[in-house]
Amino acid sequence: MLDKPKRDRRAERHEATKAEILDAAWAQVRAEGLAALSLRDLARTVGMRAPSLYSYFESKHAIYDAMYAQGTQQFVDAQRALYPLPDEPLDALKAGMRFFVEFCAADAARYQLLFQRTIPGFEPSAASYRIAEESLAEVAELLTGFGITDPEMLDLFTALTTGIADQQLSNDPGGDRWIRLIDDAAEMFYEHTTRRAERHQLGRTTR
Amino acid sequence: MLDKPKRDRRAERHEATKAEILDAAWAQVRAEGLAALSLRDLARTVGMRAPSLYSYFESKHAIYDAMYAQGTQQFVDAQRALYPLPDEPLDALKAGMRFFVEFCAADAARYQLLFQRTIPGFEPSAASYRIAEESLAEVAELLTGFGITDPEMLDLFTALTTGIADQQLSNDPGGDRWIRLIDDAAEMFYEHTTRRAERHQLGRTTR
DNA sequence: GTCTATATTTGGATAGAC
DNA sequence: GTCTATCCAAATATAGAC
Repeated sequence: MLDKPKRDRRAERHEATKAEILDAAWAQVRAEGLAALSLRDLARTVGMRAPSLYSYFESKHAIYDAMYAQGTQQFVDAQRALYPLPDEPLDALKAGMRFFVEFCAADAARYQLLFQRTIPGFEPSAASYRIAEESLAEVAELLTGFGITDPEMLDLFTALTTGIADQQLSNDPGGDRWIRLIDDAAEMFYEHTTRRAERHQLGRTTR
Repeated sequence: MLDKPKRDRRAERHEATKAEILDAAWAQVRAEGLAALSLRDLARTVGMRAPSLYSYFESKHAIYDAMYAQGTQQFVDAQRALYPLPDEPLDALKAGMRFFVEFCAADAARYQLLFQRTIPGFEPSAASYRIAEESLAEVAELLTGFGITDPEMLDLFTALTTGIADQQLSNDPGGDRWIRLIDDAAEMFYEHTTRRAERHQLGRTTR
């Protein structure tokens, strides 16, 4: 029988190289645009020729998919760092919005890959997509915890939040022109939903 | 002296062919994605070979630029059709939001070209860009007419509106899941800004 | 104005030697 | 695992005949 070592040094090295390739890929899309990822250039950056990349990823889409998985993982991790949330619902809402907008604003290429899907023909693998879905479901739970249960209000909230992120990225990249509006936007939304809920409550009791 | 005809039939035909090419280009980007415009395919569609396109447009970017100009013109025209606006500010606000969201939702490729700029290396020509800027300035005037003069409120309004358009296009293309929220969103924004203005008014008089 | 022919570049991907 | 060599396809663009 062969002695099986506890660590597979070859596998470790393989994973390390994959990570290195992905790092270089992120750098390239940040510099040249998400759609401008080129296997030739990518290989050169990490000191290889293009065909060697195929020892690590079976296709260009597989690289995008791995990047997508990394991005969603970063989202999940950053989201976890949000807790514990402030007790005050409004403060928690502000924190949630701020988290999302700043996460988006921090990396335009990542935002495009995760939330905009402008790569022709790219669909994240089912496994990657599921993680992203679960993570967004957590946002819904967050709102539910504040008594915001109306699905339309959830849609309104996502529209408001992505709108701020989108305008920040499109019209003031690197700045804070829309980030500064987050607290005000959260107050606007919160007041609206609570008023709405009261109205509905009232409508029910008077009937 | 040569007799100069009043109409230049050759020029007319040239413009007609240009228009035909642009129509085919729109069809192609709607079907395949904005970035997937191919001169070969485009030429085939209009019954030419690729090099013949260069008699009408000096480059691929020139085609994108002409499309950009058409898109902004469509925006301006549609905007003009909005008038006269309802007297009631809230109703006018709703009409303005609805106009913008529906204009965006009507054509994802156009939205991407005009407002998202995902074509690597493409910048609209100065002339085209100026038209777009003027048109958006009109939106600002619209709000100013309602007493919404705070530039931050204008930014909040654009964020809310583009957010609705973006979510509609990203998550329910062809549907109306976010379009249905427009009136509610306008009310939310309107109440927020009027309350805010009152507060500021109050703060000034009590000082 | 349109064509053929071609230049040139670039892209992703594969075969097979080492 | 990495390389060279190559394939294949597609892209934009130009030259020059007709």
